[in-house]
Amino acid sequence: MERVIALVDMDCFYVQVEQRLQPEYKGKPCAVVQYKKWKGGSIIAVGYEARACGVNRNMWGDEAKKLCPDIHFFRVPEVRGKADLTKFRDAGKEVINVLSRFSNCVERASIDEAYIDLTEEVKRRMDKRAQKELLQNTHIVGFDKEGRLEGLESWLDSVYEGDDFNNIQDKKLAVGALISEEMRAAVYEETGFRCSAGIAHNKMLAKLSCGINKPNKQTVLPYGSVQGLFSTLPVRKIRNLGGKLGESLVEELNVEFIGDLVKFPLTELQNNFGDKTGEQLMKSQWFPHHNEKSADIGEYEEF
DNA sequence: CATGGCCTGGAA
DNA sequence: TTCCAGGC
Ligand SMILES: Nc1ccn([C@H]2C[C@H](O)[C@@H](COP(=O)(O)OP(=O)(O)OP(=O)(O)O)O2)c(=O)n1
Ligand SMILES: [Mg+2]
Ligand SMILES: [Mg+2]
Repeated sequence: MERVIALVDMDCFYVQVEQRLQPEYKGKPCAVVQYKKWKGGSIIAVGYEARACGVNRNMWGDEAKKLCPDIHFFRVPEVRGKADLTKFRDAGKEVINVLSRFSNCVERASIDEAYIDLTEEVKRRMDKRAQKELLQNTHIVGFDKEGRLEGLESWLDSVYEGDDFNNIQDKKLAVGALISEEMRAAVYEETGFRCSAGIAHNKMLAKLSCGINKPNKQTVLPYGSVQGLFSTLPVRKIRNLGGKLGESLVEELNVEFIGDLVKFPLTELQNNFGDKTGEQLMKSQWFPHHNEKSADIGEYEEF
């Protein structure tokens, strides 16, 4: 009996926080910088209009200005020479407060994202079919080749066709997506911030799918689409494999994609990367920190 | 100085 | 407890 987990991540969060304070900059290319003296300051967040010009984090303010002459920089306030992030933290709490109404199991994962265990709420709402009209911002991994709506329709139709185990799990995701649309609408209504979400059966997959359609969209990752996705997904895209460990996996095992890991027996993974790490790799249990207040600790088989 | 500041989890 | 890896 699979859980339904949503990961909500705010879009260009610090930029949105500043734009809410100064709405005249909404819709314009913006970035947030700290310390203006050296090369125009370092950029820590970039709005989507500025990303379209090629501006990214890890760029100096002066470089960004070359790519995007109209860009507006919001400056992080400094207190005794240090950047003061208080207003962003407070804004993050506002979002958590809204999300907390939708589940008693919400896990703050960073300043701008949280995992929400929707399993219980989904159970209560399984009697109603998820309608595509209520999933206007939802994409389904593996079903969007001919367009978002076409894919959504054909997925919903096939999911509600039968009642075997996989159909039932997918129905849970569909209902989870419905709740997630409501959650994201509530966040926007009550805070003015836009966000994206991923809906899947565990935290790692929810986090992964959230990033597939950004900004202001949400993405469902059914189990049936995981193999296809993993078969071309670079190892470093999985949370916690973005650094040296991921690099060493690629080199020592001569693999490129996360799906290639299924070929290796547990003992080989453990010999190369240690007992604990090998086991985590095997189970793909690369969940971020899970704390006590979260029931979101669990295994899932395969992969 | 030249991303920086800050957070969490696991190993040492 | 401190240090390092990984991440926002
Ligand atoms: N190296 C980093 C990464 C992020 N942040 C801050 C600024 C971001 O606004 C916020 C959230 O980080 P995200 O990775 O979620 O990025 P954004 O929210 O800015 O953009 P996206 O729309 O891609 O989520 O954390 C930071 O200070 N330093
Ligand atoms: Mg974000
Ligand atoms: Mg984030």
